[in-house]
Amino acid sequence: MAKELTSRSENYSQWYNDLVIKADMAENSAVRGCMVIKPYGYAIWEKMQSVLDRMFKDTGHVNAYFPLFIPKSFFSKEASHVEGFAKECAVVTHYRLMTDPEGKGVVVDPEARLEEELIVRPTSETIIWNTYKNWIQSYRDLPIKCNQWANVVRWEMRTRLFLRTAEFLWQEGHTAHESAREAIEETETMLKVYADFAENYMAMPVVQGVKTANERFAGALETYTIEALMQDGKALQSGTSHFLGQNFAKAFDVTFTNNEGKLDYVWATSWGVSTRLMGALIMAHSDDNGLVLPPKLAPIPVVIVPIYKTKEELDKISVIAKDLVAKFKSMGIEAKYDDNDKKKPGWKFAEYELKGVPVRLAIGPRDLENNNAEVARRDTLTKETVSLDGIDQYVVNLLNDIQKNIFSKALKFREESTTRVDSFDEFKKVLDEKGGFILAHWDGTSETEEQIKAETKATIRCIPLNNEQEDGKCIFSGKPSKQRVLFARAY
RNA sequence: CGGGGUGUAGCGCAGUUGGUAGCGCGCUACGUUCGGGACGUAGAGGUCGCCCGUUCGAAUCGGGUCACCCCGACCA
Repeated sequence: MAKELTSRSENYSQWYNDLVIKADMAENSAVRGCMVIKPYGYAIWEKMQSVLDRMFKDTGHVNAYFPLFIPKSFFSKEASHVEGFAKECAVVTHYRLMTDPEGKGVVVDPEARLEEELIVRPTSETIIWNTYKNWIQSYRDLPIKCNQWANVVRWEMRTRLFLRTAEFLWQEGHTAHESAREAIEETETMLKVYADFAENYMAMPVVQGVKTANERFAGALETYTIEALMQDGKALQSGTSHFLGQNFAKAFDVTFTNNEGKLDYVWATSWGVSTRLMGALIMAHSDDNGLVLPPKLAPIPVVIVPIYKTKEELDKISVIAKDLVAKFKSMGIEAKYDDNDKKKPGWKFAEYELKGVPVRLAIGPRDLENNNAEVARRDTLTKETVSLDGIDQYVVNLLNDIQKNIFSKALKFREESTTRVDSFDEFKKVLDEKGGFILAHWDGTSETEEQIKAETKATIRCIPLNNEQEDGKCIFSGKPSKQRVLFARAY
């Protein structure tokens, strides 16, 4: 009997301890704050990766790979960037070990000290711009639109499974442009790509917007973000796209000759999403029975479970099941036929629910007689009996329905969890009693934002794009305001 | 780095006033089962995180140390 699962009521660790680890997604590693992603969890990441990679290519990007190690001196070139990252870097100081002359084991060879320390990349702006310097001379060399799939390390004081691990997998796009306008366009395009991915693949509604100065990426002029709401009422920054201006070009002296023959600094963007998206996916949709995966990202969209007593029954079912698997395959759906003899049907049902498999077909003796299958859907946990004739098309339609249903469920939840408030008392009350997003007026100053954060732990998640303009008064200072911004307590 | 908590079988946990370790799940074998995580019988599995101390005797008491988790500061 599975341990009773708790979900949206508790804190995030409950989600992971009860749902994720049991669902074979990840477990703690031997290394501080790092994460082991087991095969099933990694299969989800691979799905995400392949969709995103396609989207990047469709928007004119190419993949490249840059070094893991960054010379320390690179970091001192962009002042605000180093301030943002210096406190959380892993530093390589030596390149050799030796047997301990004093005893057992190995020690760092003091003779093998590096002349210049190497930083394990926390993000790759510096090493990439150091490289771009050599790639760019003329406006004819622009734009450069590279993406890198890589791991990065940030030595956070406190880590959280999936949401903030010391090492994480991500993609980082780095582009170079001849004009500010073109770079801003790129920044916005990539934000749209992320929003599209979140909503149409992850089935997770997001608010697109720009960050306030306080929350901006270290070294950026503008940070765009997609913000999602988790079922426990906390917000999660799920992807960011930065307009870097000419900051990195100036820091790394990357200039080009424009078509008027004049020298100018290159304009830059960077954008990234990480394995944090897996955390978002889990916390946005899971229920007390385990994961709920959107069909478009489920490693196993359809599973077929045979129910039988005898070898003869199994053989008959297998013929039908294998035929179905082939039919699904021809329609682009990877169905799994689980004829594992060592597990019983009830066990399999529970297991695939835990793993979030969207559609489960069960075929038993009863179905053999009537030419049926039992079709169960994960999102609603409902079952019905369907004729085997045309079941392939039925399942295709069902998968589409599930994809849509998961999204609308999450959207409905977000709408119900978004509150407009006009006073600070109300603001605090909603935060404590209801959680979720809060739309409120803000006077636009960092001081107010910081004080609200200090008193309530809520931050401005973003200023939504195409935000409705409306006269009002800042809930904290009472000063005039032109628009409401999006507040929430966040991960 | 501050505050709190936990380290005992693969996992989750119990362990009384100190007396030499147990439960559930899982695992192995056999049988009956198989349409919602089956049941019976018989088994296997632990230097009680590590070190030092107190004691005739320590999972239990004292000191230290390490690791992990939670709450803060920091952050994708």
